[in-house]
Amino acid sequence: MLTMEMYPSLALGPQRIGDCFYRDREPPAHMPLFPPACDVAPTGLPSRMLGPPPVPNNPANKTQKDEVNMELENASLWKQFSSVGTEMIITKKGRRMFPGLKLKLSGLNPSLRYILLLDIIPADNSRYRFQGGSWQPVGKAEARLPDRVFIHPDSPATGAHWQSRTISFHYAKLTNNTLDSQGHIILHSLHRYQPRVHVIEARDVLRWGGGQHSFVFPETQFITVTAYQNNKITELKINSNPFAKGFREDGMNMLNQSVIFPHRSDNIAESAYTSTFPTAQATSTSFPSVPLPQSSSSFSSLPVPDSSDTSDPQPSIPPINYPSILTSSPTLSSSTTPSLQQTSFTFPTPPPSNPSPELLMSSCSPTTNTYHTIPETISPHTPGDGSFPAAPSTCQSGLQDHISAHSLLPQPNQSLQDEPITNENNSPCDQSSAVFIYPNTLHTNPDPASVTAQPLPNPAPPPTLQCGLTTQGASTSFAFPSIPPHMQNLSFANVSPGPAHPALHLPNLSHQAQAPPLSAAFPSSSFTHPSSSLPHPSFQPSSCLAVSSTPSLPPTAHPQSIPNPSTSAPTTAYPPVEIGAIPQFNPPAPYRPDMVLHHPSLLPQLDPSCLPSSTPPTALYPAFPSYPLRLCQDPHPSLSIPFRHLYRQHQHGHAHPQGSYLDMSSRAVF
DNA sequence: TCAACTATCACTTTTGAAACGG
DNA sequence: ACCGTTTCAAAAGTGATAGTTG
Repeated sequence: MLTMEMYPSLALGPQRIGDCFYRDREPPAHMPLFPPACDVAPTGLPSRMLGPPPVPNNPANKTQKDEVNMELENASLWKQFSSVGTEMIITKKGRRMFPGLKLKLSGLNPSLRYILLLDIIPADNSRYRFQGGSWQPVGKAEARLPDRVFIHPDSPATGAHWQSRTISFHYAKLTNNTLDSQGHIILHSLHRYQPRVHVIEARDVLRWGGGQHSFVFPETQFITVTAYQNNKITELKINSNPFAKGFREDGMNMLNQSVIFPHRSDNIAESAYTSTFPTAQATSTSFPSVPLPQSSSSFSSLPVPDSSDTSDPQPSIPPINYPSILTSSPTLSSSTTPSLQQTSFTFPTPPPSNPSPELLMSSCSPTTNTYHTIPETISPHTPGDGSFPAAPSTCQSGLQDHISAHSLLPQPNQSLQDEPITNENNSPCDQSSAVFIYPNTLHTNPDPASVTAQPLPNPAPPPTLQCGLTTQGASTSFAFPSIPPHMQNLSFANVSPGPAHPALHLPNLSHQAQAPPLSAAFPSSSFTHPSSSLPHPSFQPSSCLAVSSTPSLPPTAHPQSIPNPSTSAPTTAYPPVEIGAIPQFNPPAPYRPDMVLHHPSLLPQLDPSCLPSSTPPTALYPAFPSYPLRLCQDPHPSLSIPFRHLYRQHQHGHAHPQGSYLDMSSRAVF
């Protein structure tokens, strides 16, 4: 079966159907939707963090790590919902998100593999109730539930793979069932959440690290409900979601179209509110992840959000009056800029003596390890350059076929069903977020033009690979019960937790490097962050710097790297922000991370002197607390990590068809 | 009593296998 | 036998609604 998934180069690029959604519509101006949830944010987040990046004198010094961008492709749809107050249904059996997260990535090394993760963290510490037409905080949030991370089913895939298509997380499901065994993301009802997307360089499944880029799109915040509270949201969902066509008054036509959507001629939600919202500028803004010269193509050619757009964010639809939790939160004028989370999530690297060269690939961590790209068989799933060695021939098992078959399956992210089809207007979906004012940051955020359009400084030295762990000594053993089948030839690095990570329970997996990668399929599952009564690690502003964890790459480290056309595309892309960069002004319910892949306290301190003097802003998105990405689970502690997936494979036989989850809890999933 | 939750319904889209023809 | 297209039924997703729960 020849598919574009296998050969992304056959894709139509930016003109693919999925890429065309809503490009003919401008995002509406926005009124504050959610309560500014963090008053202390401005103070908690170092202002230098948002400072404009220094303009490199020598463009040649720019490395790819400086260009990782993520664009919320259906940002305008999200903004429509956000302008009303996005509600997400959660059910016991799990409910998909609508709108879904449709993303475009650029700036990745085409030859390196990356894992994409989705997690959803509490946006604040309040429970909400819909009263008087608006959401009001009515009390303290429930204890935090086990955090699960949804692994994009394509993971790991090459940068070329991710960049060649729209990345959709529509398979992720939300549930309020705390005993969920399906690997869905467990959330509390009537709480406000913020999705995050993490791009993790993965040399192999057990050897993550080398770089992590986390992206937060504030407009994707939502309040979980078991039944819609706001009629406007219901209306929007019905008009936007193809599955809800049956509830439209006249089939494919919009409900109350003549009133609310006078210009609509189809069922595209994206255009639903165009008549009610001011039209945004057609141009979009790109926000590179890390230091990029202002003169770079991805930047200079991109218009800075017009301040006028932010001056009149009043939507036609009366905004919901959210309590002003974040009255002093910084204003983000160009709000689709994701809160940048970091890039400093690293893992221990294998010792130089790692005898498994076939597992190695181009590395970007010159200071800690060197990976070599070797010729290999190109996996159908990781098309492109063949930088990723296929499982050695010595690794023959009955599961091999399973893996291959899986790799040949059409990738789920090709499904676009969760988003309405674009209307007859074929103009590109407006990716611009320039006019979007994120509610939570509306008031005091610095000028987006100076904030988001400026690359963040990267004064941090090449990070050493480390396993970020909490200092609480929580259990840190973890497994990957739900690794997609094509991830099986990945192995853990020889983890050698140091004294700083006493709880790390990773066995020395160097033998994996010596032995062929296991090819057994990983049953999809989820990693769950176990709920805990222990307090959440306090946020440490010092670690909230936009420091890229992506190791510096020597120019030769990416022999196959190619220019990424998307970097110059006028789209709304955002630089990654450091995980934990968001101040924890409103401490969330306590939890006990079993393993913290990234922890602020472990991040290199940012030397203020390295920051540009012109650094203006104080914070981008202070609206939610810092939640490090935590990966951990050990459903079968008796098995060494490399074999647990075999155990699970034997039990279940098939990977979860809708993606994989990292379940940090002790519960077995799938 | 009421807010929140759950199961069920009708309707829709999606998906994949089977049928068909070249 | 192979390949591509079409057809169709099952699976899955959707909001609405009535009933249940605490």
